[in-house]
Parts: sequence; C-alpha cells; structure tokens
Amino acid sequence: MAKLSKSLNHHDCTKEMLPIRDALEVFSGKWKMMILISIMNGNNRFKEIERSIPGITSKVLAKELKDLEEHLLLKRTVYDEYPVAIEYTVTEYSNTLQEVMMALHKWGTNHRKKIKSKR
Amino acid sequence: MAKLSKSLNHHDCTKEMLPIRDALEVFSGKWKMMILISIMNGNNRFKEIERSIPGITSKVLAKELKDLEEHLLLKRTVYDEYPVAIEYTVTEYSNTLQEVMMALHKWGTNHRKKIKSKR
DNA sequence: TATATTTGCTTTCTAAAAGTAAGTGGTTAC
DNA sequence: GTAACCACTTACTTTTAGAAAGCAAATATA
Repeated sequence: MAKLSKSLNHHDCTKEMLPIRDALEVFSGKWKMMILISIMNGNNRFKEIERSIPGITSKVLAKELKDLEEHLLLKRTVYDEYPVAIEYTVTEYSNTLQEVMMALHKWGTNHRKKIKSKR
Repeated sequence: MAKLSKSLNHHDCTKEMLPIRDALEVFSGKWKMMILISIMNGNNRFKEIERSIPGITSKVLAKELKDLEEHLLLKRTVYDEYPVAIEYTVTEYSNTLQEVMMALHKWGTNHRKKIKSKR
C-alpha cells in the first residue's frame, strides 16, 4: 500500500497538457509562425516569403509550407497562366491563431526586456 | 529603379516576428510547457516530474530543467538535510505565461476537434 | 543571340538535436 | 545483502535542421 501510493507519487496533469501539446505541435518550432506572419503581411510567392524571413533556407521553407497546409492553416494555389505562378495564402481558419499570436507577441516583448535587464 | 524595387519585392515584417520568435524560443518544443505545467501542478521532485510526463526521458528532462531555470521560469533548490532533496519550483515570473498557456489550451482544444472532423 | 537572373523547388552532404538504454554513486527499506 | 529509490550522466543511434549547390523553365539584359 505504502509502495503503491509511492509509485503513484505524482500529480497527473496529462489532461491539461494534451491540448497545449496539440497546439505546439502545429506551429512551434523556429519558422512556422514567421511564415504565417509573412504570408498574412502579403507575401504570397515562395521567393517573397523566403526573402522576408532572414535566415530561412528554401529546403526548410518548402517543408514548413507543406506542414502548414496539412494543418489547414494555409492554401497553395497554382495559376496555370503565362509563367505559372504559385501563391500561398492563409486560410480563414488561420485567423483563429490571432489570440495565440497576440499572447505570444505580448509575452515575447516583455520577456526581452526582462532578460535584457537581467544581464 | 525597377531592379531595386524588385529586389525588395516583399513586405518586411521582422518587427512583428521578433517578439513571437523570442517567446517561442523560450518554451516551444516538445517538453518545456509540459514540464512547467507539471511543476505548477505540484510535482516538484525530478522523479515526480518524470513520472507525470509520459514519454519523457531523464536526459531530456535534465536538459530542459536547466534551460527553464536559465530563462527564469523555474528555480532549483537543494535541501541539505538527511538524504539531500532537490526541489524544482516555478518562479513568480512564470505566472506571466498564464495568458499564453490559456490561449494555447483553448486553440489546441479547438484544433483537435477541427482535425478530427476533417478525417 | 548569348549571358544572366528569377522562380519554386529538390538533392546531397554535414552538423546539431533528440531519443534509447544503460550506468553511477549515494541512501534507504526489506 | 539484495533490491529499490533518487538525480542525474554517459555512450550510442536516429531524426531533424541547415548549408550549398543544382535544375528546368521563363524572362530580362547586353
């Protein structure tokens, strides 16, 4: 008995963790949010997006664009006209990220001050 | 002129991206948020935390705990008593993450439904 | 007409990060 | 005395990210 309770000697909090984990899986990482913001700001062509995000490489961008598309956050459209243009646009669904983005932006701004004052 | 404007043919949005990037750097990734939540839920010993997060290994946990400590989000205390106990506690500063966590939780919950209904 | 450049990627190679499994040194319970 | 617990660390493997170059098609420049 003592043993049993000891082996369970921790508070279960998986219920709270799962949704947060789901969310982070979708857009955490170095580039996904940046890509979304870039497209939201009117960069719709591959090269435009690439140029707007300092440090990203085309390989990584290509992969992340695919991921984001799968998660319904953006859409890839091929225009079969003259020199075949490809456009990436954010979906309506991606607007649900506004609140998350604002919270992140706010916290990040404050954290930068915090860390600066620490040094 | 045409050349110049073409080479700048994208909207600069680094200003908006930077704070979000700062924020994500601190706690994005597979485990950091889970660790914080676990500790907030009263798991303060290394093994307790480890047991409360399914799938995490001691190596990763040790590393993430160090990272979070450096970012002022938690505190490591050594009690020099009988069999030397070590306790991890969240800092007051980590409470500033509440808003972010709530936004993530909300979005993640909704996204899970969204993805489920898609399949 | 030849050369260079742009676009939207892909390929190859290397480096860094994450995961797996076992081990360590100390304490304590059986 | 053997087994288990604690807080990690070490060695090794696999996965992921990044760096650099290439490619086919079109367009612009000289």
